[in-house]
Amino acid sequence: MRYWLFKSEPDAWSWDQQVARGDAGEEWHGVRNYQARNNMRAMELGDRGFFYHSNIGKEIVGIVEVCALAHPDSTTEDARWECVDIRAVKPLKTPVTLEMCKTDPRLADMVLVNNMRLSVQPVTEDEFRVVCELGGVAP
DNA sequence: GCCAACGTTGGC
DNA sequence: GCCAACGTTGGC
Repeated sequence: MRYWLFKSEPDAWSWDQQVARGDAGEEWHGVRNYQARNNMRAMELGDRGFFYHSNIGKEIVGIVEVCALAHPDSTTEDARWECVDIRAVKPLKTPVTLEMCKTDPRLADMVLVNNMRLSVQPVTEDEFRVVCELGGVAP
C-alpha cells in the first residue's frame, strides 16, 4: 500500500463535499500536470491519501482512499489526462496545518513542504504515520 | 491582491 | 530541441 496527498482549494472542492459523496467517491478530475497524473496512474485500489485544503486553511483535513484506478478525465477530450476516484475515509481530529508540517523535523522532506505546487503527491509511510499522530487519528 | 516559482506552450 | 513568453498555483 502506498500513500498520497491530494490538494484542493476548498472553494472549488472541499472535504465536506467529498464526504457528502460517501462511498461512491468522486473523480479527482482537473489535474493538468504530468507529474501529478503519473502519480495517479501509479495508484492502486485501497491506497490511502490525505485531503489538503490549499489557500483557505492550508491544512490536511482528512484521509481518503483510492476507489477507482486511473481512467480518462471526464472533464476533457484530451486523452493525455487521466484521474482516479477517491472516497473519504475519516476526518482528522485535529487538522494538520502546513505550518505544523514545516515545523516538525520528521516532516522536513514532505513534498508538501518542498514542492508546494505539485497537486497530487506521494507521501512516505513514515510521514503518513506522523501526520496521523499529529491529527489525532489511527493510521 | 501580489508575486515567486514553476510548468507548459509555441515560435524559431 | 531550445528557450522566451505566458499561465497557473498557492503562500503570504
